[in-house]
Amino acid sequence: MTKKVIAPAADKLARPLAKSYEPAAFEAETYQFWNENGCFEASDENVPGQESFAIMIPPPNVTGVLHMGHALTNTIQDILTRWHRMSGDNTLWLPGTDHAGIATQAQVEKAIAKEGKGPSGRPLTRHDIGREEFLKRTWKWKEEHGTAITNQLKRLGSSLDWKRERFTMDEGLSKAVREVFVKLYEEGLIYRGERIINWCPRCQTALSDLEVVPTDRKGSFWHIIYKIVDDAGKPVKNADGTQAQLIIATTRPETLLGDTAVAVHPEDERYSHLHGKSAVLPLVGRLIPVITDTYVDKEFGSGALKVTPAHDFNDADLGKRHNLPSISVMGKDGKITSEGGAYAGLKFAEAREKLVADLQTAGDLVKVEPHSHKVGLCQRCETVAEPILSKQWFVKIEPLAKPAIAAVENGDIVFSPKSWDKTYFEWMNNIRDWCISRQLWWGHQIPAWYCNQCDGITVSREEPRNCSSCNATAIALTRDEDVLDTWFSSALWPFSTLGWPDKTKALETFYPTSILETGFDIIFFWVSRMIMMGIHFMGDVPFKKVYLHAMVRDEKGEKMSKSKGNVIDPLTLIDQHGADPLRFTLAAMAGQGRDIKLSTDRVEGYRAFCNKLWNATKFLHLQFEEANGGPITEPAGGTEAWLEKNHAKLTPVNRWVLSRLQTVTTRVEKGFADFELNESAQALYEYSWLEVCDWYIEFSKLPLRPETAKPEARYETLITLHYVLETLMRLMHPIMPFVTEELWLSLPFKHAANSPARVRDGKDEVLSLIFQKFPKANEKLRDEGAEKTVSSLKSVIEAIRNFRGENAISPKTEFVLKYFPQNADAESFMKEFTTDIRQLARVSEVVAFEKSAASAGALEASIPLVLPAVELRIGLKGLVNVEEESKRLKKDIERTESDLGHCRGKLTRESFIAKAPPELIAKEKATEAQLVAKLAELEAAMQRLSQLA
RNA sequence: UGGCUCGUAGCUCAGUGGCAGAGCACUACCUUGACACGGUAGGGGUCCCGAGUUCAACCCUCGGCGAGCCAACCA
Repeated sequence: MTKKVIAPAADKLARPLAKSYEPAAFEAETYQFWNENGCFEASDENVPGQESFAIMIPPPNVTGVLHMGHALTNTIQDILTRWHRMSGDNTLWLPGTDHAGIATQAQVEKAIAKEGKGPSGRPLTRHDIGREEFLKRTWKWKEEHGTAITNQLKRLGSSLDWKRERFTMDEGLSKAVREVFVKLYEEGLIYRGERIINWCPRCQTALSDLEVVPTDRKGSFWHIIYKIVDDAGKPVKNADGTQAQLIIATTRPETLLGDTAVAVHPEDERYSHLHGKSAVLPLVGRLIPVITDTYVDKEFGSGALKVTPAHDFNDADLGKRHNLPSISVMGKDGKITSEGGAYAGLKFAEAREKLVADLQTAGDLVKVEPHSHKVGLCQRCETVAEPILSKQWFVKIEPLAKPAIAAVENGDIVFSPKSWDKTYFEWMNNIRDWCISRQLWWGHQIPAWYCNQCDGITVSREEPRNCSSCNATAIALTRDEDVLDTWFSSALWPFSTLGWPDKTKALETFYPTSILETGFDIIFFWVSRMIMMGIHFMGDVPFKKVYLHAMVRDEKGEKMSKSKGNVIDPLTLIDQHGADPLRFTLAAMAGQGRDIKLSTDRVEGYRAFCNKLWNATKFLHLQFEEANGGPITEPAGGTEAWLEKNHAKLTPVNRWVLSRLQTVTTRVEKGFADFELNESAQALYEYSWLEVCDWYIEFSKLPLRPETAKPEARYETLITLHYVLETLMRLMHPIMPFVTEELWLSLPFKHAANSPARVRDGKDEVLSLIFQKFPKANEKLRDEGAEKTVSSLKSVIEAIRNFRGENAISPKTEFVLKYFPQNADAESFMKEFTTDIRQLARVSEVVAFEKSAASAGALEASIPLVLPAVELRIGLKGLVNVEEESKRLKKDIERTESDLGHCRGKLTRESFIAKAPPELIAKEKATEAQLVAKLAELEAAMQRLSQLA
């Protein structure tokens, strides 16, 4: 049987590399090629022995646009995904979007409002067109706008398995939601009850505690008199005979209408004579008890507190403890209810104004102070959210929270950075019941029906035929109008997306998922709820690791927001510089536990890096032929095997670059494994640019240059360069998939590949970097000796360049380099690398000299080196004036003296000699000797110079 | 009021118990046969402050100071 190879179009493969890195020319077509050929697809079953690796995308809002936070999280997830895929795992990264209840509904409502005016004369609202029509419109909106964000993810290069794309309101997920709701209801973990909840008067819906953002607001502090009376309604006197009263300060005077008690601290001696008495509610005249509770802070204000159980969370707790009635005076419509007496029907703000004026008139207002305090705003529309008593659906959270806490405590789930588990525990240990009903239309409608015959509630997976209490027919049943909190469906994401409640193979293969990567701002909203639901319904954690990335901020460290106008748009950056530079930037900055201050300079820098890689590859292409002009053929068994076999015969420079590559490979892999992507990025950057481009390619020009090349050295060098670049492309591919693919495809030696799961599924091989094996360090190619040798070689060249630079000698001016080797090793070293030194240091000749013969009379610069042990000499005549050279020498002497001083400082300290490890002492002693020798030579040189001057 | 981060070159950030690093910016020189999105050389630091541990601290411990985030809040 012949297996087909899927390859990019022939004309693409034949195309020579462009002059420079131009990402716009290939990113889109590359992505399309991968996607069309199923390169992102996971298999439902592992091959025997194969591991599965799964990440569920944190579903972005379906109406959203890609922002830098998305770019970061998806870059990180794609890096991990591509790395695991290349490592042979059955890798699933599952895409999808969230219906985002309030956000999406608001968008559509805005669109409707623009369409015209309703019967009332005001802009059209959803109520004007009705629920059914509204939902139809919203679905249409979703179809039209919902692909924007997914298309943007594609531009980033995200290797998501699009065939498995899900939407939190698609059929399967809706089924999962109903299943969970009904089960929890049957288990008594979902209940309907009248509770105080946060209400947004503008959105006209209940909000969970998390959806309310406490915000500093300037307000006033009204001090109001509450007179005290006894059971008979007679005024209570103080010890001094004056009328007893409590002065109570409030920031929300309109809630006074709903007061059902005043509270003091039981041990507050000022008020002990008032215990058990009553207070007269100003303006209203209602008698309310004076209660005692340790919740009251004696030190704050007057030490007395008014209690409004219907409109304040703390007061609700107080009310419950003391069996106080709750009077709802603030209505859902933003107006005072009929309980508000004379104030009924007024808007909250109007009521406040009138009430304050009336208090003033009645003489019950002592003073008004300016006061700044926190007000809860609706997360979505920034309207002041009011605590209101209301009938809603809740999840009884404690039984779900307990095992979820335990899972993190016992290490089944690990947070990274670790410090976040404290935040998690803090929240989970103080968790309140979760209000899950929302008075919206866009979302999962609650599967509960109310019976008009018996008031019973029927909760059912399907449309019920009869009331579950009185068996009345469906006609008697009315479905709850409300929908569920968006986060309710997101909480099921790790398993609902895999087909639950059906028992699917995908579920078996990929649950629990491997990693959850997300922002720390949704630990409570999402992470904790997935853990609770996962454990409860799957009997196992939804993921083993939680990676929390930093927040992307602007270069000043401020949160990016549209209102501040400081948003850096990832798509603009991709247009300008390509997806890869942006990805590399994000990876390089993905250090843990801090903010990421994104600067476009950095992105530009990594674009230059891409261009550097591009040109390094171009260099290979320009050179890639035999010395006689014939084509280079791939060694049988591949380049790596060939290099291994011929390792001993390779030049030191080739052995050096191969050895360094192994170190880099280890570093990159460790960075990926430890979730320190910045480590991987840095290792790749440094090796590619500072070692391969700056040094190796420069060295390699000698054996490649026709006039200096030997055929064997030429071949060996080209094979090495090919191997180095090919390996680098594989190492870099997870971070920069596009440019590496483009360059890899251009390489002469490449082979189609396939992942194990695809082999099993009988799929064709693909000529692409995406399925190539991620490199493993090859110990046989490590060579410490070569590393030392090349390090010495670099020292010699740098010393000469430094001499040239310090003395401002033009690069065009060549001169003779003389050297005196201190030992035989140094001598053979200098002989071996004469040509390299000549070439890279731009000297005309490299010759040995005998120290005795190097007449003291010569006007020469002296550059003593430690490793290699040689003294370099450069004739100064016609090159530099003596003054300049003595300046350079003086600087070198000073530096050497300082180093020596430092070294001797250590060695003369008795405690150091006594306690430091012997190896270190020996090393310091050796350094001292070297520095002494170097200094002597430098001083001798200075002496010669001054004599001759 | 707690909890968590962070403080290193002008800027953005790496980093290690043993003589402080990168990119950008800056200065000088160079269009050398992959690359000016480039090369070579150079300047630039009390590693926030103070104690302690250690032979040795930028790194570990404690205490300050400063910045940010999260949670709870005084009604």
